[in-house]
Amino acid sequence: MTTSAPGGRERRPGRRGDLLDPLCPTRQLLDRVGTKWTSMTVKVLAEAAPGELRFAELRRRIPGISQKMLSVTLQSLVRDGLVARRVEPTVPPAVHYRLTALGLSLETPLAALRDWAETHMPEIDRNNRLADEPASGQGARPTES
Amino acid sequence: MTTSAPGGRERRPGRRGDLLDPLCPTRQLLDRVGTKWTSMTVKVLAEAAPGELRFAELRRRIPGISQKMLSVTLQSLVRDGLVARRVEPTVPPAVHYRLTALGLSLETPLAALRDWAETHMPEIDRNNRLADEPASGQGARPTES
DNA sequence: CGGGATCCTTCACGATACTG
DNA sequence: CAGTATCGTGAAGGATCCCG
Repeated sequence: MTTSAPGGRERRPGRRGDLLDPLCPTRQLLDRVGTKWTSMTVKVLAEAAPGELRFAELRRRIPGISQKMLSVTLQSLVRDGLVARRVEPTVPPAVHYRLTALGLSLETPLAALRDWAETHMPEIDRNNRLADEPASGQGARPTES
Repeated sequence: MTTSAPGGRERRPGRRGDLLDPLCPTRQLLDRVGTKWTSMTVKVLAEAAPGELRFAELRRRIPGISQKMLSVTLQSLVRDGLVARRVEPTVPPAVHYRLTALGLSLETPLAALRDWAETHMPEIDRNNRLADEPASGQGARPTES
């Protein structure tokens, strides 16, 4: 690591580029949640809660994730206090991860967003396809209000 | 534009790189919502709903956004059918934006996420500061469960 | 007024290789 | 097993200029 933490953007308020992105907590949260693997990781850990999952087990449950991104994502979550890391000092070390209470509380609004996504993303896909092919006649509008 | 739409990632399912990111609607949604200005734009439009806002008015209400990013963000939202665009063909053209019913329905889970952020981000910030300064004695742990 | 077209920088993410 | 280190790429996003 050169200057910043590996898993996040500017974690230091007061360094540089601070006035532009003031203090809006929503943006800070979306910077983490919007990260490609964060929400998936939280979801998988939430499904296993209150149990723990080991690194390899997490990898298996998150299809497509690389070991680097899993590592980076988990470090971010641990830094944020959303995930607790427990190392068993055995000969091949066994590391266990679980959601903290804070992490579990995030699962609720995240699940709401997931629910919305599964309900309405097909409609969004339809709208995008309509926008891509204006070749048809007319009168085919995306679902407006 | 070379190949893809300006405001979005791969909008075409079935092109390439499809097997890795299968069909998970949550990721698709977070790819949009996680985009820097999308959630803020939706929020501002939701506050004005069912009224409309013009381009310059939106810029004023979203501090720090560039006109390019506002343009790109709005185009994405319009493509998705979350925002409706109405052009008044006057001499200096007046363009009005408003949330569609779909966009308004997204506001609900988004507000839940905002609420969580405002409640818990201070704690996350605290946890990050604790992780940055291990210089203190001991016993100061982030708020675990 | 409401953008579009370009240029440029930064960063998220993937692939690969190495370690304790 | 559970990472860390390094390299390279594509895409987000800011700044600037121009246009109808």
